[in-house]
Amino acid sequence: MYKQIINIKTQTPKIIIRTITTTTLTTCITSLQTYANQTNLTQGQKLHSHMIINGFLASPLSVTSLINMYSKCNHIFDAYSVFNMSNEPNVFAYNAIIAGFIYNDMLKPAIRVYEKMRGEGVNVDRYTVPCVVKAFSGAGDVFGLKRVHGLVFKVGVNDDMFVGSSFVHGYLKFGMVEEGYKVFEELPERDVVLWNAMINGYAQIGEVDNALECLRKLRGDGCVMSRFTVTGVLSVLTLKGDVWNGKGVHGLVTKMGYFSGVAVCNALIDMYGKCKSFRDALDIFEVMAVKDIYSWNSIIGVHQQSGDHEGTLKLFDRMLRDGSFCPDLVTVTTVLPACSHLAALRHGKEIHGYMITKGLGNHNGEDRADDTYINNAVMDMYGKCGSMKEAQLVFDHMGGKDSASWNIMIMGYAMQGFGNEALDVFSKMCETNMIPDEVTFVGILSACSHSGLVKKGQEFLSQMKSKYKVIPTVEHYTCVIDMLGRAGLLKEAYGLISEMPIEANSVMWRAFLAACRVHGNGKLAEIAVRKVVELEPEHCGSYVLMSNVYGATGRYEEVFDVRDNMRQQNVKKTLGCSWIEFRDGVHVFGTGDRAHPAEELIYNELRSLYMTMGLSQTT
DNA sequence: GTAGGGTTAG
Repeated sequence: MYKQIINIKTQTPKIIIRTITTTTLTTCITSLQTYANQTNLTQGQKLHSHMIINGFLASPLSVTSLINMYSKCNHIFDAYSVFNMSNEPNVFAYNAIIAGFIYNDMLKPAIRVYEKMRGEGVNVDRYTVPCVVKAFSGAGDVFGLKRVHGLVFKVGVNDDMFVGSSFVHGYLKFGMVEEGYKVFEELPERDVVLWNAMINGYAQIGEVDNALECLRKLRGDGCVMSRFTVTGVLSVLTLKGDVWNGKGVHGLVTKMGYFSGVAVCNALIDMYGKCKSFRDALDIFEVMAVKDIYSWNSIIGVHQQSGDHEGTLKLFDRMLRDGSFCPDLVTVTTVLPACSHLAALRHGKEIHGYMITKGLGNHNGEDRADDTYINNAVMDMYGKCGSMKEAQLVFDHMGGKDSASWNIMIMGYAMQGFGNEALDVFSKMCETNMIPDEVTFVGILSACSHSGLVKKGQEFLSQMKSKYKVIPTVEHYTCVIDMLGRAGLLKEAYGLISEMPIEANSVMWRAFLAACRVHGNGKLAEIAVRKVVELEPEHCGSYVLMSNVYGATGRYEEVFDVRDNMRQQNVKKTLGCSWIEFRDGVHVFGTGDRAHPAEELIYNELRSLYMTMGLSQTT
């Protein structure tokens, strides 16, 4: 039928006017609905030009259909210009453009149009409400949501299932369980969508038991589960770490044929990943027929969670090379910590470069929490990779700094040994009225520790509570113990451990022990090492330390005792490991490891270094 | 002609 219409274009205008009838108009509209998907834009545009030529645009029906067609083809600006050109748009046109903006992830414009609609006195109906609710809840505007809810009773659409489920979803998203439940209770029936809104809503705010209770009731009601139910249930099981029932759902998914749903598979990948069943997650990813950006992001997340940072970077490269999916904010946030862990500066820089070209993390002027978060991750990466200059550049240029941004800079400078720079950042942080928190002081105290600023460090520790209202934790004391120990003030450090109001942990004793060994205090070292073993008997390093301490003071009998003890308790020494980023990738070396292809060259170089340093070779 | 419920990072 539409072929006939398109052929009209080649005929003369006179014939067209005679040919166009109401039937043709209806056909145009029907065809527009067919073309309202992302692949048929050209056909839709052809119809649009016909409608212009033949004066169809006066029809409110065509306006709505065109808006819908352009929206679903992701040409929202064309949809909006059709809307703007129409004369006094009716409720259909308003609903279509609001829905269009939401379809294209533009929530704020959707809200603006809705407000215009109210201002113009166009009546809101049961189609308008679910869209607007979605926009308000998506934009985090709880007051907007409540205003619409008031309106719903006035308009008399409070019994509508679409309206009701959108509010259930909206309220639960804000953690307003009572309000959500009230809407749920007052609805005339309970369909699968409503149940899903309850299950997913509870899942999102972590109310696992309520979500599972809804699942039971849904089945008790004789409702048939849908794909949406499956993803909701999977996210609950993921939260519970319940891989056993997760496997059950996996079986059900296969049986019901839901496996063809991308989101269902993505949720399965996520569930297996978070439950540490990495093999199962990888298997699903490989056999999935259709993948989307979630699938990639999820599988990258699986590698990141399994601690396989190299694998994470390799997958990111695969994603870039493959070209089917553009890494987005989530991808970058997942991959950057892998660079930080590996101190893989080159990869980190590449990702940062990619972000700049794609405008990720930079929505000029719009204060987005996501932008702050991602820029913090970039700064952290540069800091951990030792490039404070770059970290500082990102910091200077980013808008919307939060306390984490300041803390990352302080910690970055501290770790690289730039104590005074760290303290400068701290002063500026206080000048901008940003309130320092626990993390800030961990940074400040490590800065003092790494740069030997003993007096300053002691001052900060005493001012923390009185001046900044932050109560020192074991981490803060550990920094100070470390600081005193490095400066050789062993007695002061020991005194602080005895006097402080909290119990010392193994990390603290370990830091103290290291200082005792460096400064050659065997007596205090013995006290420390006993504490370390007492607090962490399962940690292999404790025994190694103990035998080293006894060895250093010449007490070889004790050394044998410790080694014997280790054998009896079946404690094995885990291998030390280091890595370096060089040209084509990250190279990992274990203790005594001879697996590297350039092993001979490396060990020759090592031997000559030992010679230069006047040391005998020990490895 | 217009509408509700889903999965990924921290």
